Amino acid sequence: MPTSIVDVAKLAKVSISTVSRVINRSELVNQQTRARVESAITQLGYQPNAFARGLMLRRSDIVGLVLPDLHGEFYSEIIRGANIQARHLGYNLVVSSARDGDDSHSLLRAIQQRALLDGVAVMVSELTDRIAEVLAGFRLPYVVLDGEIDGTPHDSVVIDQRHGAVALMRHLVGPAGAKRIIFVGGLATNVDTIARLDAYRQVLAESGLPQAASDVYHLDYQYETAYRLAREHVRAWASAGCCVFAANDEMAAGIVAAASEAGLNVPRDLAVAGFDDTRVARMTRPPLTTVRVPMAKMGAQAMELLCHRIADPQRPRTQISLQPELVVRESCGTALRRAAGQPAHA
Amino acid sequence: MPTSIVDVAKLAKVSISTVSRVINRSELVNQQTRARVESAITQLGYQPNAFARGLMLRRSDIVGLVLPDLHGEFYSEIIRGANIQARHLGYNLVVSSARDGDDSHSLLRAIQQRALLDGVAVMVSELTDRIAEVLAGFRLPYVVLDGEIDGTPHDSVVIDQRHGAVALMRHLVGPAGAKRIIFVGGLATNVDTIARLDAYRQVLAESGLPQAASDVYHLDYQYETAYRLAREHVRAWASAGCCVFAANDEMAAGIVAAASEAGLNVPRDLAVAGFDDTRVARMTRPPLTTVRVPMAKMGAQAMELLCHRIADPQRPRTQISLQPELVVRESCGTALRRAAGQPAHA
DNA sequence: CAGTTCTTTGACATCGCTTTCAGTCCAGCA
DNA sequence: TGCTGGACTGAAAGCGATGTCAAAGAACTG
Repeated sequence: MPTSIVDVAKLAKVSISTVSRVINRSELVNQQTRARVESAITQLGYQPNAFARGLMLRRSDIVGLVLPDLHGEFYSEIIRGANIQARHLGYNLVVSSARDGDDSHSLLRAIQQRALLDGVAVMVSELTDRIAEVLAGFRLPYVVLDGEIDGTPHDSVVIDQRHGAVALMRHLVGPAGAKRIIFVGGLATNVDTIARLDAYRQVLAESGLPQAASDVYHLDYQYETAYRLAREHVRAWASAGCCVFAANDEMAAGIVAAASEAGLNVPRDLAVAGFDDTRVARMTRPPLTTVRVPMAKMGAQAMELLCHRIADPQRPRTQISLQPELVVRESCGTALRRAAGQPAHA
Repeated sequence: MPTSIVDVAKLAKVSISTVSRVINRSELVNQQTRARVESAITQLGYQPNAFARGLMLRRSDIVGLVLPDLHGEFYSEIIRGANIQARHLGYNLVVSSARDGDDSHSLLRAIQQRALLDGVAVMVSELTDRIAEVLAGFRLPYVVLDGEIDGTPHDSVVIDQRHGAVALMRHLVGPAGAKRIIFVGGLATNVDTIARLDAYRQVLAESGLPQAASDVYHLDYQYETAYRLAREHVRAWASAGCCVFAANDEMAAGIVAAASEAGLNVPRDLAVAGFDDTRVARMTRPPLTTVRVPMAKMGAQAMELLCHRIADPQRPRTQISLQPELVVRESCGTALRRAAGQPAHA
């Protein structure tokens, strides 16, 4: 029913080859013929069939971005960065997210079967064997976001979590003068949590601070959960001179809220640090000291890498590492010296 | 290079028709032949070419969801609902968002040109002529989300914004006992803002409260902006016995923060209501009285409608209206009687 | 046993496009 | 006048699937 290239050809009284040439801006078409064809195209409102085109060209100019989930500014920033870069490179971007739970592997499988995409950037939160397995046999060009997956080396762009977390921890033990630090993370299998916890332990070790297994909590990255946890412990933490290092801003915000409600002053009585520098970090009172993760940039870099891979499937795998940045706000005190008993900020 | 149906046919020593039959689970294939073909398929790791398939079938089983932006829980909830429903109906969902600004129209145009999708659900925040124009000439089945676009009637699922806003306003003038209400909205062209402002005016009128043009502010739905605005006015508002109706939770949170910092007690000194019931509503202290918008449901309904449209392009246009729900928390007082000078909550 | 039906299979047209490859036409040149 | 080459154009061969139709053989009927 929709108009095809032959309709255009008939109307313009040329062959389909010529129409095709006009569409693909080939230079070998006479000026007048071209005009005739173009007018026929607009007259019929013709648009090439993408399936037929893709069948010949073996590409769709569409790339995908697969995320474990879409909740949170974190992801939308990645998408934004990726989107802009993808268009810049001549691709259209589509986003898909695994439903609840870990069925990213089935989503990836579906994508691979459909194979209408030229390539895909995938981000996984939990590294399951099934995902690794799917990826290992993947036919489509792909890059991995923020997940160092061992075994097969992938094209990937990762955030140097350790670096950022170490900087934050050093800020805590240094300027903020923590005597003991509580770590509140996500699931123990979560790749981000693993990296941040690692840095936590390293800095504790290097600065001779106590390491107790009971100082490490594994929650779910949610405000509410952290809030409830903190409500129970916050007074104890404060009187023990603790700082809290939450693995994301939302949990940090929950902890700050619990502390405030318990009549504690943040940061004077309890310093709390977050991670990610999402919008909540500025919405919390006091604003959170946190680590800014270059999310938009990560998305953009992923697209760039992906396009290179698409262009040359044989090129060697590349790893890009992005540096996060410590953002000092007020939730851990500004140049606070707790030992001296000074107030947090004037 | 990748294996095609002929490779499978050769290996299994059958014709391509038979392979096709096996793939499409046609019943007319002999048990043994089927087994042979299936083994050939797995042996070669064969996967049908989606372009060729789409070319014949004229469908891809993929539907799209176009959003004006992806920031905010608002959108991710829609996506979640749409995603689940789409899969349920046998479709895969891809999401795309307009970049910054209002180039949804160009995105739509691109989608229409590619036309690899079976249909698309579009949500627009600002109703520009260009978008209406693109939609008017749209070839793909589509539904419109949360935007009553006049002129051509569309399949659409809308939130009955007025209804929710009226309920909230009545709560403000009734139980919360507001004498004067400040409206803080988004841009004056924003469809949501228009509906909410409308309800605001209606309830003011019906309850004989003062309507001053200077009580209406048009911001940008951001926390920061609302915070800055509130910092200037909050004391004046409080002493005038105002309530604030913010058109989304984030702005409401900013206003609450400004009020708290000015030493005001919310809700005793100033009641603040939000809209949307996003996560921030519960993260604010005190938690926000707001209006819950069934976002996930909206996404799901959109998918359902879209699938019906795809199945039957001739069916009459349908309008689905979803009812939002008033959520009373503490930011406007619980059964507060300001006239009696009672404290907000014990 | 001939005729009919059912089951199973393969040949081939088709979808709408891109891309050789082989003209056709005409100008330029010997 | 005949030849060469350049500028355009068209015919036709795929791309990789689906689906139609006919044929081959088995099974069933009278």
